[in-house]
Amino acid sequence: MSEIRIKLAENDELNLRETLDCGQSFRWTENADGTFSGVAFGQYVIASMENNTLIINSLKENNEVNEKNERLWAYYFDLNLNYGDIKENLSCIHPIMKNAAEFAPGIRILNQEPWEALCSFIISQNNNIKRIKGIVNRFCTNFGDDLGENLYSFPTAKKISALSESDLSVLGAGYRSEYLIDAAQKTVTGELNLKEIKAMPIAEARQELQKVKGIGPKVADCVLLYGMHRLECFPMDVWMKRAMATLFPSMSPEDFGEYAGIAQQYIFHYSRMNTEMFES
DNA sequence: ACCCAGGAAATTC
DNA sequence: GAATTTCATGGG
Repeated sequence: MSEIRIKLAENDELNLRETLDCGQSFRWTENADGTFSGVAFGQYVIASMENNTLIINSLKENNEVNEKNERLWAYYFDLNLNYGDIKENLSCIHPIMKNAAEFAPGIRILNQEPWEALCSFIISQNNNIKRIKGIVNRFCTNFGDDLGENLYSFPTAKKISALSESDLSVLGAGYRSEYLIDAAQKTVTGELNLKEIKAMPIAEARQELQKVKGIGPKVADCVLLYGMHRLECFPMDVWMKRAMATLFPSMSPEDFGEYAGIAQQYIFHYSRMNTEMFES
Protein backbone atom coordinates (compact mmCIF):
# COMPACT_ATOMS: atom_id res chain seq x y z
CA MET A 1 0.00 0.00 0.00
CA SER A 2 1.50 3.27 -1.12
CA GLU A 3 0.14 6.79 -1.11
CA ILE A 4 0.85 9.89 -3.15
CA ARG A 5 -0.38 13.31 -2.03
CA ILE A 6 -0.46 16.27 -4.40
CA LYS A 7 -1.57 19.70 -3.24
CA LEU A 8 -3.28 21.94 -5.79
CA ALA A 9 -2.52 25.63 -6.30
CA GLU A 10 -4.37 28.13 -4.11
CA ASN A 11 -7.00 29.34 -6.59
CA ASP A 12 -7.30 25.98 -8.38
CA GLU A 13 -9.60 23.01 -7.77
CA LEU A 14 -10.41 19.42 -8.72
CA ASN A 15 -13.68 17.58 -8.17
CA LEU A 16 -13.28 13.87 -8.85
CA ARG A 17 -16.96 13.12 -9.49
CA GLU A 18 -17.31 16.03 -11.89
CA THR A 19 -14.10 15.12 -13.69
CA LEU A 20 -14.37 11.33 -13.82
CA ASP A 21 -18.08 11.12 -14.57
CA CYS A 22 -18.63 13.89 -17.10
CA GLY A 23 -18.36 11.81 -20.26
CA GLN A 24 -14.63 12.13 -21.00
CA SER A 25 -13.60 8.86 -19.36
CA PHE A 26 -15.61 5.66 -19.04
CA ARG A 27 -13.62 3.51 -16.63
CA TRP A 28 -13.71 5.08 -13.17
CA THR A 29 -16.24 3.93 -10.58
CA GLU A 30 -17.21 5.71 -7.39
CA ASN A 31 -16.96 3.72 -4.17
CA ALA A 32 -19.36 3.91 -1.24
CA ASP A 33 -16.96 6.19 0.65
CA GLY A 34 -16.75 8.72 -2.18
CA THR A 35 -13.34 7.60 -3.44
CA PHE A 36 -12.85 6.49 -7.04
CA SER A 37 -11.31 3.26 -8.30
CA GLY A 38 -9.74 3.18 -11.71
CA VAL A 39 -6.88 2.21 -13.94
CA ALA A 40 -4.50 4.37 -15.93
CA PHE A 41 -0.95 3.75 -17.16
CA GLY A 42 -1.52 0.11 -16.22
CA GLN A 43 -1.85 1.02 -12.54
CA TYR A 44 -4.86 0.24 -10.43
CA VAL A 45 -5.39 3.07 -7.93
CA ILE A 46 -7.96 4.63 -5.62
CA ALA A 47 -8.23 8.40 -5.93
CA SER A 48 -9.68 10.74 -3.33
CA MET A 49 -9.61 14.39 -2.31
CA GLU A 50 -8.84 15.87 1.09
CA ASN A 51 -9.42 19.61 1.09
CA ASN A 52 -7.37 20.75 -1.89
CA THR A 53 -5.06 17.75 -1.97
CA LEU A 54 -5.35 14.83 -4.38
CA ILE A 55 -4.55 11.44 -2.83
CA ILE A 56 -3.61 8.46 -4.99
CA ASN A 57 -3.60 5.11 -3.18
CA SER A 58 -2.25 1.95 -4.67
CA LEU A 59 -2.47 -1.55 -3.24
CA LYS A 60 0.47 -2.77 -5.26
CA GLU A 61 3.83 -2.96 -3.53
CA ASN A 62 5.66 -2.28 -6.76
CA ASN A 63 3.92 1.03 -7.19
CA GLU A 64 6.65 3.03 -5.54
CA VAL A 65 6.09 6.43 -4.13
CA ASN A 66 8.56 8.34 -6.16
CA GLU A 67 8.80 11.61 -7.95
CA LYS A 68 8.19 10.07 -11.34
CA ASN A 69 4.91 8.49 -10.35
CA GLU A 70 3.79 11.65 -8.61
CA ARG A 71 4.43 13.62 -11.79
CA LEU A 72 2.51 10.99 -13.75
CA TRP A 73 -0.68 11.37 -11.71
CA ALA A 74 -0.37 15.16 -11.58
CA TYR A 75 -0.20 14.98 -15.35
CA TYR A 76 -3.21 12.64 -15.59
CA PHE A 77 -5.40 15.04 -13.61
CA ASP A 78 -3.87 18.03 -15.43
CA LEU A 79 -2.68 19.70 -12.25
CA ASN A 80 0.02 21.65 -14.05
CA LEU A 81 -2.62 23.85 -15.62
CA ASN A 82 -4.42 26.40 -13.45
CA TYR A 83 -8.15 26.08 -14.13
CA GLY A 84 -8.99 28.97 -11.82
CA ASP A 85 -7.41 31.41 -14.26
CA ILE A 86 -8.92 29.70 -17.32
CA LYS A 87 -12.43 29.71 -15.83
CA GLU A 88 -12.12 33.39 -15.09
CA ASN A 89 -11.21 34.14 -18.68
CA LEU A 90 -13.91 31.90 -20.16
CA SER A 91 -16.56 33.39 -17.88
CA CYS A 92 -15.93 36.81 -19.39
CA ILE A 93 -16.84 35.56 -22.84
CA HIS A 94 -20.54 34.93 -22.18
CA PRO A 95 -22.81 34.95 -19.08
CA ILE A 96 -24.13 31.43 -19.80
CA MET A 97 -20.54 30.24 -20.13
CA LYS A 98 -20.01 31.57 -16.62
CA ASN A 99 -23.09 29.63 -15.41
CA ALA A 100 -21.82 26.43 -17.00
CA ALA A 101 -18.37 26.78 -15.40
CA GLU A 102 -19.89 27.50 -12.00
CA PHE A 103 -22.24 24.52 -12.28
CA ALA A 104 -19.30 22.08 -12.12
CA PRO A 105 -16.22 24.17 -11.27
CA GLY A 106 -14.10 21.13 -10.41
CA ILE A 107 -14.07 19.60 -13.90
CA ARG A 108 -10.65 19.15 -15.48
CA ILE A 109 -9.65 17.66 -18.83
CA LEU A 110 -7.73 14.46 -18.09
CA ASN A 111 -4.57 13.43 -19.87
CA GLN A 112 -5.81 10.01 -20.85
CA GLU A 113 -3.67 7.67 -22.87
CA PRO A 114 -4.13 8.26 -26.62
CA TRP A 115 -4.87 4.63 -27.48
CA GLU A 116 -7.50 4.34 -24.74
CA ALA A 117 -9.19 7.55 -25.88
CA LEU A 118 -9.07 6.35 -29.47
CA CYS A 119 -10.90 3.11 -28.65
CA SER A 120 -13.29 4.70 -26.17
CA PHE A 121 -14.53 7.30 -28.62
CA ILE A 122 -14.76 4.87 -31.51
CA ILE A 123 -17.13 2.94 -29.25
CA SER A 124 -18.97 6.15 -28.35
CA GLN A 125 -20.34 6.84 -31.81
CA ASN A 126 -24.16 6.73 -32.12
CA ASN A 127 -24.27 5.32 -28.61
CA ASN A 128 -25.20 6.33 -25.07
CA ILE A 129 -22.85 6.82 -22.15
CA LYS A 130 -24.25 3.98 -20.06
CA ARG A 131 -23.72 1.44 -22.81
CA ILE A 132 -20.35 2.92 -23.76
CA LYS A 133 -19.16 2.24 -20.20
CA GLY A 134 -20.39 -1.35 -20.43
CA ILE A 135 -18.64 -2.00 -23.73
CA VAL A 136 -15.37 -0.36 -22.61
CA ASN A 137 -15.39 -2.41 -19.42
CA ARG A 138 -16.01 -5.66 -21.28
CA PHE A 139 -13.21 -4.66 -23.64
CA CYS A 140 -10.86 -4.50 -20.65
CA THR A 141 -12.07 -7.55 -18.72
CA ASN A 142 -11.93 -9.72 -21.83
CA PHE A 143 -8.68 -8.52 -23.38
CA GLY A 144 -6.73 -6.61 -20.69
CA ASP A 145 -4.51 -7.92 -17.89
CA ASP A 146 -5.97 -8.75 -14.48
CA LEU A 147 -4.75 -6.18 -11.95
CA GLY A 148 -6.72 -7.57 -9.01
CA GLU A 149 -9.89 -6.28 -7.35
CA ASN A 150 -11.75 -7.18 -10.55
CA LEU A 151 -9.97 -4.41 -12.47
CA TYR A 152 -8.09 -4.81 -15.71
CA SER A 153 -5.58 -2.85 -17.75
CA PHE A 154 -6.64 -1.37 -21.05
CA PRO A 155 -6.00 -3.89 -23.86
CA THR A 156 -2.98 -3.21 -26.05
CA ALA A 157 -3.26 -2.44 -29.75
CA LYS A 158 -1.08 -5.46 -30.45
CA LYS A 159 -3.49 -7.81 -28.71
CA ILE A 160 -6.56 -6.38 -30.44
CA SER A 161 -4.87 -6.34 -33.84
CA ALA A 162 -4.70 -10.15 -33.81
CA LEU A 163 -8.41 -10.63 -33.08
CA SER A 164 -11.36 -11.14 -35.42
CA GLU A 165 -14.77 -9.51 -35.32
CA SER A 166 -16.25 -12.68 -33.88
CA ASP A 167 -13.69 -12.51 -31.06
CA LEU A 168 -15.04 -9.06 -30.22
CA SER A 169 -18.69 -10.15 -30.31
CA VAL A 170 -18.56 -10.52 -26.50
CA LEU A 171 -18.45 -6.73 -26.34
CA GLY A 172 -21.88 -6.23 -27.83
CA ALA A 173 -20.38 -3.28 -29.69
CA GLY A 174 -22.15 -4.06 -32.95
CA TYR A 175 -20.59 -2.65 -36.11
CA ARG A 176 -17.99 -0.79 -34.03
CA SER A 177 -15.93 -3.97 -33.54
CA GLU A 178 -14.66 -3.71 -37.09
CA TYR A 179 -13.51 -0.17 -36.37
CA LEU A 180 -11.59 -1.22 -33.23
CA ILE A 181 -9.71 -3.90 -35.17
CA ASP A 182 -8.86 -1.45 -37.94
CA ALA A 183 -7.55 1.07 -35.39
CA ALA A 184 -5.44 -1.63 -33.73
CA GLN A 185 -3.98 -2.88 -37.00
CA LYS A 186 -3.11 0.60 -38.24
CA THR A 187 -1.46 1.33 -34.88
CA VAL A 188 0.60 -1.87 -34.89
CA THR A 189 1.85 -1.41 -38.45
CA GLY A 190 2.80 2.19 -37.71
CA GLU A 191 0.42 3.54 -40.34
CA LEU A 192 -1.14 5.38 -37.43
CA ASN A 193 1.38 6.95 -35.02
CA LEU A 194 -0.50 8.40 -32.07
CA LYS A 195 2.60 9.94 -30.53
CA GLU A 196 3.35 11.85 -33.72
CA ILE A 197 -0.27 12.87 -34.23
CA LYS A 198 -0.33 14.38 -30.75
CA ALA A 199 2.32 16.89 -31.85
CA MET A 200 1.02 17.63 -35.36
CA PRO A 201 -0.64 20.83 -36.55
CA ILE A 202 -4.32 20.42 -35.76
CA ALA A 203 -5.66 20.07 -39.31
CA GLU A 204 -3.09 17.41 -40.13
CA ALA A 205 -3.74 15.57 -36.86
CA ARG A 206 -7.47 15.43 -37.61
CA GLN A 207 -6.79 14.13 -41.10
CA GLU A 208 -4.49 11.39 -39.80
CA LEU A 209 -6.97 10.16 -37.20
CA GLN A 210 -9.75 10.04 -39.78
CA LYS A 211 -7.81 7.44 -41.73
CA VAL A 212 -9.20 4.93 -39.25
CA LYS A 213 -12.54 3.36 -40.14
CA GLY A 214 -15.28 4.77 -37.99
CA ILE A 215 -13.41 7.96 -37.10
CA GLY A 216 -14.93 11.14 -38.49
CA PRO A 217 -14.66 14.78 -37.39
CA LYS A 218 -16.36 14.37 -34.03
CA VAL A 219 -14.52 11.28 -32.80
CA ALA A 220 -11.22 12.73 -34.05
CA ASP A 221 -11.78 15.85 -31.95
CA CYS A 222 -12.63 13.72 -28.89
CA VAL A 223 -9.40 11.75 -29.29
CA LEU A 224 -7.44 14.98 -29.70
CA LEU A 225 -9.04 16.67 -26.70
CA TYR A 226 -9.24 13.79 -24.22
CA GLY A 227 -6.33 11.63 -25.35
CA MET A 228 -3.87 14.21 -26.69
CA HIS A 229 -4.76 17.26 -24.64
CA ARG A 230 -5.36 19.45 -27.64
CA LEU A 231 -7.44 21.97 -25.72
CA GLU A 232 -8.41 23.99 -28.78
CA CYS A 233 -10.70 21.13 -29.94
CA PHE A 234 -14.43 21.50 -29.41
CA PRO A 235 -16.18 18.18 -30.20
CA MET A 236 -19.70 18.71 -31.53
CA ASP A 237 -22.06 15.87 -30.69
CA VAL A 238 -25.87 15.98 -30.55
CA TRP A 239 -25.80 17.54 -27.08
CA MET A 240 -23.35 20.26 -28.05
CA LYS A 241 -25.28 21.07 -31.22
CA ARG A 242 -28.40 21.52 -29.13
CA ALA A 243 -26.52 23.56 -26.54
CA MET A 244 -24.93 25.85 -29.12
CA ALA A 245 -28.21 26.39 -30.99
CA THR A 246 -30.15 27.14 -27.80
CA LEU A 247 -27.66 28.79 -25.46
CA PHE A 248 -25.05 30.34 -27.78
CA PRO A 249 -26.90 30.94 -31.07
CA SER A 250 -24.51 33.66 -32.22
CA MET A 251 -21.28 31.89 -31.26
CA SER A 252 -18.99 29.36 -32.87
CA PRO A 253 -16.38 27.07 -31.24
CA GLU A 254 -13.49 29.36 -32.20
CA ASP A 255 -15.04 32.16 -30.16
CA PHE A 256 -14.03 30.26 -27.01
CA GLY A 257 -10.34 30.58 -27.83
CA GLU A 258 -7.34 28.39 -27.09
CA TYR A 259 -9.12 26.63 -24.23
CA ALA A 260 -12.32 25.94 -26.17
CA GLY A 261 -12.13 22.28 -25.22
CA ILE A 262 -12.46 23.12 -21.55
CA ALA A 263 -15.41 25.39 -22.31
CA GLN A 264 -16.94 22.54 -24.30
CA GLN A 265 -16.68 20.19 -21.33
CA TYR A 266 -18.35 22.67 -18.97
CA ILE A 267 -21.16 23.24 -21.49
CA PHE A 268 -21.60 19.53 -22.27
CA HIS A 269 -21.92 18.57 -18.60
CA TYR A 270 -24.13 21.55 -17.80
CA SER A 271 -26.45 20.68 -20.69
CA ARG A 272 -26.69 16.99 -19.89
CA MET A 273 -27.50 17.72 -16.25
CA ASN A 274 -30.09 20.39 -17.06
CA THR A 275 -32.10 18.93 -19.94
CA GLU A 276 -35.11 21.09 -19.11
CA MET A 277 -33.29 23.96 -20.85
CA PHE A 278 -33.99 22.24 -24.16
CA GLU A 279 -37.64 21.28 -23.73
CA SER A 280 -39.94 23.52 -25.68
C1' DA B 1 -43.44 -1.13 -32.12
C1' DC B 2 -40.81 3.34 -32.15
C1' DC B 3 -37.16 6.52 -30.97
C1' DC B 4 -32.82 7.79 -29.23
C1' DA B 5 -27.88 7.45 -28.17
C1' DG B 6 -20.84 12.07 -27.13
C1' DG B 7 -21.49 9.43 -35.72
C1' DA B 8 -19.74 7.73 -39.77
C1' DA B 9 -20.11 5.09 -44.12
C1' DA B 10 -22.80 3.93 -47.94
C1' DT B 11 -26.22 5.20 -51.02
C1' DT B 12 -29.08 8.29 -53.49
C1' DC B 13 -30.46 12.48 -55.30
C1' DG C 1 -21.43 17.58 -53.76
C1' DA C 2 -25.21 17.81 -50.54
C1' DA C 3 -28.98 15.30 -48.42
C1' DT C 4 -30.69 10.82 -46.72
C1' DT C 5 -30.38 5.98 -45.24
C1' DT C 6 -28.23 2.39 -43.01
C1' DC C 7 -25.42 0.33 -39.60
C1' DA C 8 -25.72 -3.19 -34.30
C1' DT C 9 -27.35 -2.90 -29.88
C1' DG C 10 -29.64 -1.76 -25.59
C1' DG C 11 -32.75 1.31 -22.97
C1' DG C 12 -36.77 4.16 -22.35
